[in-house]
Amino acid sequence: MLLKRSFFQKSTIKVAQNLLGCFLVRRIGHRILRGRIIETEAYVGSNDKASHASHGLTPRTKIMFGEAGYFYVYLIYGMHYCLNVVTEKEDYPAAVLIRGVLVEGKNIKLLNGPGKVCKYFKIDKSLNGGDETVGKNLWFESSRVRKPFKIISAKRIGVDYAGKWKYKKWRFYIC
DNA sequence: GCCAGGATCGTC
DNA sequence: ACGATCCTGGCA
Repeated sequence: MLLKRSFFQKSTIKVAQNLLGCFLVRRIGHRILRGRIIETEAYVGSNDKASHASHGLTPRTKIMFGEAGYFYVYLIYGMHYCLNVVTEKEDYPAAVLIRGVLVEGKNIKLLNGPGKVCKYFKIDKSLNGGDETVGKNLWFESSRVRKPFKIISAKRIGVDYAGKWKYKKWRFYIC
């Protein structure tokens, strides 16, 4: 089932954990891509030095300050896109980064890393600011099964510049 | 306008 | 361990 806006209007840590096991679904014309989310990261508030929102409200980050359930897509290192979904209440900048997806099927594909996820699902800036709850081009679906897995917490990747915030164990993954 | 640096990845 | 490659934010 398509995830509703209320799914994202919660603490970012919880949303990051709850997204594990859910499906990321992409439609390109009549073609459907689907994979199970296995790794996420939480970016929480403008005090979080690891978050783009730590620079305050800028043209780039204004989506993070908006309503939950919207996509935040940005280009990093001039070559890779990263997919996030906005969380919590309006005016509180927070989002969950989709770091890892497992594509099940004839030959299983492991997309370990946000850049690989976006490459496989053909996600670029044209999807930035899109509404997840519309469920048209890109959306999430609940897993329908109960959580048979254990959630592991770990330090976030690539944020060693973030002072004490680099130690926050806001990366979550399942095996 | 200019410039440093980045929520990464593949290759060396 | 390093380079690719371009957008962003900060400063002038």
